[in-house]
Amino acid sequence: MLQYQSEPLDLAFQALSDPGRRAMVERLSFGPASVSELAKPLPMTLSAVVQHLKVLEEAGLVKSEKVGRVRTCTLEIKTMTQVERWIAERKRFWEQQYDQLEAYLAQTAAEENDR
Amino acid sequence: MLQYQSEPLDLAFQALSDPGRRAMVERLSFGPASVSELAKPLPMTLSAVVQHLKVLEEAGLVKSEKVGRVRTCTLEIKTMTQVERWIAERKRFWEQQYDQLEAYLAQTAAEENDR
DNA sequence: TTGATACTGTAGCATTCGCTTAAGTGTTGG
DNA sequence: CCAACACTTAAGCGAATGCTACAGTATCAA
Repeated sequence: MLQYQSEPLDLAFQALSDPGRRAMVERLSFGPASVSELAKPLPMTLSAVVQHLKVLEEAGLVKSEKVGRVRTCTLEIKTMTQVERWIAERKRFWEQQYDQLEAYLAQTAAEENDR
Repeated sequence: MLQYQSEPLDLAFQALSDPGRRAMVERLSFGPASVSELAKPLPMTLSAVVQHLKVLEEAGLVKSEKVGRVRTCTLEIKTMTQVERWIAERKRFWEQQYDQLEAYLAQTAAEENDR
């Protein structure tokens, strides 16, 4: 199916849904790394890692630059933060519900005492 | 390829990568809803919505219970929190890097002043 | 210059995804 | 009872995904 416009969050969540790609992000959260450094712990060919890297770059989660024959990758904090913010925003509302539940329980308890 | 065990985060991120499913989660963050209530704003058949719901349930993001002919869905806060926590954990490390950069710049500026 | 290194790019393939259509099942209001 | 309602289930299809294998290209070290 043809995708008209993939919103940033679609791409970011999709990119983070693969354990290999999350492993790469975890590694990059400690600092920049080369492609083969990212590939070393992963049970797949270098080719596959490069393809995962492309997914991460297109999602805006990683940037990379080639110097000589080495491509150095770094985490794009801005996009990671946007993902975090989407969840935090939902949290704001479900916590509000929780507060209402708490208030209701407190109210019920108070009425219980009145009798 | 056969997947041996899909870790919870795989399923959660994968489930959240679809804009329709995120819309459903957004709706549920305000409180419980029936299947057709979730379907109403979405440009797809009820059948498709039910399939999306199944993905969300298998990811542990939503729970639902059927009473009479109505299935009522609620958000599973625990799983949402786990996703948030994974990002927060990465953040802990990239922010550490940022602190180091700040310290370095402060150091450089100090040396600049010394000359 | 030559061999190793560090990728890069493409073709192919099995699987999964997101959707629709179509044909159900179980509830409920009148 | 029976029609409307709220799903439920399965088949099928085109597109996307995650790999591997294989054949490059560019850089560096000796």
